[in-house]
Amino acid sequence: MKRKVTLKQIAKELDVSVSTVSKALKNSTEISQDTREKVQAFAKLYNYRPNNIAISLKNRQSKNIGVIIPEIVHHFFTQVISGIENVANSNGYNVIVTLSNESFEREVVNMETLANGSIDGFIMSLSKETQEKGDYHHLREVVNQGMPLVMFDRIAEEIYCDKVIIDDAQAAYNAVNHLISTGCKKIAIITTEDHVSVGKLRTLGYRNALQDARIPFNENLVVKVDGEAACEKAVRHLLKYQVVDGIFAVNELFAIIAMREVVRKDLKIPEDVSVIGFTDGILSKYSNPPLSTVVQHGYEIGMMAGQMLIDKLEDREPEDHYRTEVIKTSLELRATTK
Amino acid sequence: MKRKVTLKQIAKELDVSVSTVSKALKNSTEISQDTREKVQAFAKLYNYRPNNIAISLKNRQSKNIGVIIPEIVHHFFTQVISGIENVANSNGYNVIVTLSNESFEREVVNMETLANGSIDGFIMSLSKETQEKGDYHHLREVVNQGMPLVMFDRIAEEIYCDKVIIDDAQAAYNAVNHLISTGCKKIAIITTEDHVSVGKLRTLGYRNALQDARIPFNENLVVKVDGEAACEKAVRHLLKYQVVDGIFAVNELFAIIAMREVVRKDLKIPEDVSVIGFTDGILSKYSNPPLSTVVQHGYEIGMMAGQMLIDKLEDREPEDHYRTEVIKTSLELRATTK
DNA sequence: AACAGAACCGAAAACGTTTTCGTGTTAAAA
DNA sequence: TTTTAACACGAAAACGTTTTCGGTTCTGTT
Repeated sequence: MKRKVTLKQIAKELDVSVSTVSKALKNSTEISQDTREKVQAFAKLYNYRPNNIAISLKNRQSKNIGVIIPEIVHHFFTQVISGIENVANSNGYNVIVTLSNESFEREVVNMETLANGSIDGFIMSLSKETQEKGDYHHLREVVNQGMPLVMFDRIAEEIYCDKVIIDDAQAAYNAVNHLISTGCKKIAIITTEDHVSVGKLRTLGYRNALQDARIPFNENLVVKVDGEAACEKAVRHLLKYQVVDGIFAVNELFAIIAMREVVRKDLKIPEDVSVIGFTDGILSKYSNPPLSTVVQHGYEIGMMAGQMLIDKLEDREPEDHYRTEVIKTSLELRATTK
Repeated sequence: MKRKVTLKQIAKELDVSVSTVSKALKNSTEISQDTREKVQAFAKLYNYRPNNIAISLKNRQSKNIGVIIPEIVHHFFTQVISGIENVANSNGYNVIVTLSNESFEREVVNMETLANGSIDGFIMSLSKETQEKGDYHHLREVVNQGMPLVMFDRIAEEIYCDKVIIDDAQAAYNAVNHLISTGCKKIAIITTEDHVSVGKLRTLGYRNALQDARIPFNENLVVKVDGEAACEKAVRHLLKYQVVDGIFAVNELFAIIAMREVVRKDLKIPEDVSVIGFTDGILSKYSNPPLSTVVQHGYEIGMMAGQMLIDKLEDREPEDHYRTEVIKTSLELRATTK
């Protein structure tokens, strides 16, 4: 197990100074052609690679981007990561991913351990718990230290930083509107509790669409749940006591579960009930029938977030000026709508 | 944007030396109670956090683990990452994830950029392209440098390092055997091209199961495909010209696609055709009907890989001794089998 | 009063780079 | 032959830590 060769060792072997070696490897004209070749040949032979850590310390930058997400086992987040990875790598940055597992505590710890030199900037989406608590001191601390931060999807309005979001309300509006335009009159929404920012916004879009179509809002058609089991139960209850001809779900899992209950009641999709989900994941694509859905373009969100962060890091953007980019969603109509 | 406060600055402010500050913060008895309190109070006030990079340089270790996977948008890999994250974090390590995107080139580049101080050890699964080429020089280089490497799932036999795999052949054997025991006689397998190591092994298990049950092997029931479109086409062709009462697919996507074709031919699942997939992903769980599948326990694989690496890093394992751990698979029987 | 030992603190080296500045040598110009 | 400038290289500082070693000062013991 031979340790990695360093400048010092090369210098010693070739009987020159460390500075000379460093310069020679960078092809500095300060060094004679002769020595340059000698050094480079030697370096190549011994497979010299500069130590990133040392360079980081010297340059006071790590060329790393820290990403904190609530859960990785989510198609949307993995898409975002892919997008970030893409622009990061093509700009010479690495990506460090850590998970908060929807826990405030872990989110704080992860931020703190990363924020001490390991990374140059953050990209993150808040954990559920953080959104419930509304405690953003760790974010404030980071931005106060002058570390660029880009938030996406689950953001905190009151933090001054760059943000990438989707037009949640508008997207929901469009989805529900499509249901209406295909003849649905009794449209239910399956959403999360209000503390999740995106759930709230999507519910708003739902109401607006109804209102604009002069369809009376019916409290009984709004089901708020926070998990798979709860969702199943609630939908079953809904279908038992209400007549429904359209369902809009704020994520794809809720949509799939709802579909299951619908067919269980021997209702036909989309003839009797239309369904639209949110987030174009793998489930939507391969469900039976394939689910019509609002697609969030996670990859684009990731690219945008990555680009915004890098722009800040490379001083292409003034550091005291923050943007909020809205990535357009689209409707992918498949077989669960008429 | 106030820069982070350093030991030097604290020392200057309090008119003591850097060494004193360092020791005081570590509660060294070498320093008087008085000074300790003073320093610690000051540090707390100014929110001092040691610079990780500097510590890394000093200690010649980064407390980072590098993970390279082919694709993140895969339930199996995300599970593995979660497992790695878990043991890594509870041992004080961070995880740096990079993607090869199934490309040899990117795999090599990622390894090289990480291997220079940024991380203390690798956990990886080979890209398709790397397996096709059979070029493992980058792996050799890394292990020659004395950097611990743990491979999982898609491994290279000939590299000496720790490995975590599943009993691919055995798992396939069990799955096919279950089909046989429930009365299936004409069992097809949908698999990948042979260069993907796991595909090959699973095909082997399929053959063995048939053989042990004295069911003649039929070349026409083996379909090798390498993508979604190809899969769909091949299965359609299969169902058109062959009588099939059981399907074993080497991943869940192939299974789902096969199911789609089966119902399209108005065959009932599982009455007419039983189906078993591989990898217990989200698709299997929520498909209609829910797919019986071989579950790979990705989370456990990740934990095991992480633990093995950390054991090496903390010198709990001799560095010249390599293990290959086999994680048991299990059959999750849902609604696509009798 | 002299000395041992404890208590407290600082200087300096080290980790592996990059970069500025200075210095000695050589070749060209006067 | 002397002056100048180009050329080639090295010393040293810096990034922010940790740790060893040594040096004061003070306390307590003979």
